[in-house]
Amino acid sequence: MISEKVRVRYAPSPTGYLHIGGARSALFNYLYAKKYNGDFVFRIEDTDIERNIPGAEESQLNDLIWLGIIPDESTEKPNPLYGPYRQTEKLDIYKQYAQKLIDMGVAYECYCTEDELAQMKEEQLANGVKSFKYDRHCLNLTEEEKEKYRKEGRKPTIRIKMSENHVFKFNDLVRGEISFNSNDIGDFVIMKSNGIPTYNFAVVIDDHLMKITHVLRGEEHLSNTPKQLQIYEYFGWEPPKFGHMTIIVNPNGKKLSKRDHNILQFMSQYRDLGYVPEAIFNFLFLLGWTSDDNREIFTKEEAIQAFDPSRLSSSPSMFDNKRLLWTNQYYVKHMDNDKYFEFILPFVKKAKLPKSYSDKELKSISLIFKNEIETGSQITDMLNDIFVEKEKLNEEEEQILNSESAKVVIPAFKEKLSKLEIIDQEHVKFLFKEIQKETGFKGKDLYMPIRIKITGAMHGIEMFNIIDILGKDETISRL
RNA sequence: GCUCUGUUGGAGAAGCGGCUUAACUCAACGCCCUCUCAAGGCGUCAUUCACGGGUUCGAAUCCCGUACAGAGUACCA
Repeated sequence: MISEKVRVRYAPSPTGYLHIGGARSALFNYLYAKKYNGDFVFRIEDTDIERNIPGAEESQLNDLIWLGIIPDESTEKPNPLYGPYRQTEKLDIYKQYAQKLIDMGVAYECYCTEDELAQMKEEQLANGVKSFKYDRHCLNLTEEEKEKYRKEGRKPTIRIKMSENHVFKFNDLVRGEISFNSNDIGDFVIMKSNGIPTYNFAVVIDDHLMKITHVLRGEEHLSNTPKQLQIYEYFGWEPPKFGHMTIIVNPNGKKLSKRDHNILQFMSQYRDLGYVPEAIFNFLFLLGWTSDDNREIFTKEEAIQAFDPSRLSSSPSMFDNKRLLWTNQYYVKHMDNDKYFEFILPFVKKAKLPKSYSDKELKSISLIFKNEIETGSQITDMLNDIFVEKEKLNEEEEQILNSESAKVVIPAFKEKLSKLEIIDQEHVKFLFKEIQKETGFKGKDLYMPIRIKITGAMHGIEMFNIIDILGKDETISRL
């Protein structure tokens, strides 16, 4: 057999923006494709027309690209051999394949209504049947019976007929051998009454038509796999290799849900807060995957090189925000300065600057914070802490301002500063030394009163830098 | 309930039958540096791998049970 080109996909439903779980799925599929010189396909599974939201598809794609996960084929960059890339655009294709299954006698029209189905479920439950399976009420309907239902205005769904006592076995890329018995699975719907395929049917058709070779997806799809394998089997198609990744859980041990507000869910939120895409890439990469050589920091290329799906964890991973912060801080700290400026300047400009600074000044201000911040937006807050004068001091701060040293040190500093020609780190530093020599106050006694007087707080970046940023006039006006 | 999948420290985890008195990273804590906050440096943090049996000369590692957790059980994906 000729070795096929690896083709993988990320196939979100456009019911929301790109979130952490989706990004991680996409990431691992992307890595797999690139590792084996394959193609990464972006396709849209929009069969749930009620829940689709406008803009979701676009943002999914853009955020993916922002992360550096760049599709080889997508809704924007289709390959005519494999399109369309939106399921709603190929409805008649699914219809044809569903009809084929009916003709083969392995699928059938079902005229049961949702209410009837719900009632059936209830009855089974009451009779002690714990797991609900469709009772095949419509399996052998005659043409007359169907006609009668149709006259009542019923629109049929199409259900697939599961084989009897058949074991579906497959070798999961991350979990090893897994098997399911077909008896545990009821005849499920493949075409809804509105003529739109269900997920389990559409993926199979799409993956086959798009020649997808490997599917890395969330654990929640594990129990869908036998359903899909049944369809592959009926068509006589070779299924792709599946790998089921563990889900990501929140600190309470529950699967991350889009409604979970304790954790930021969407890539756009992280971008707005000043997270670096490479850092998120790296963080996501190590969430449920580890290298065999203890490395923690990977460039995209290194990740592609190192990736091996069999090292994917099979137990759930908890999303640890502190770890993400650390990773982001690492990336900020290690950026080269030009890239750093590009990244940080928008956040600097968001601060309430007391005067207008030249680009050069803004850059030197930014640099002061390079080792200080975890995320971009933190620089805005830190600058505002300096610029926006605090109206009320706490007791301890008042005390320091009323201390013996304060009474000596502050006037001395003010006087010397007003005479100083050049305000830069070196000169201001020297000035502090002089005061120390003349007044005898040093360390805390020297710096704290001035710090509190200027910034209204006991904490912050180095004094020299604060004065440098504020400038001579502004500093003196605060003394 | 049923089906499937898991369970190593606060978190991510390594470990794949003897090299493990359980690596590495984050967090936390302590010390150093220091005007403070960070950053940086140094150090501390599981005698034990959910529990109970078994296999073996030897088990965190293999097998079986139990407990717990998660996912699925839709005309959602």
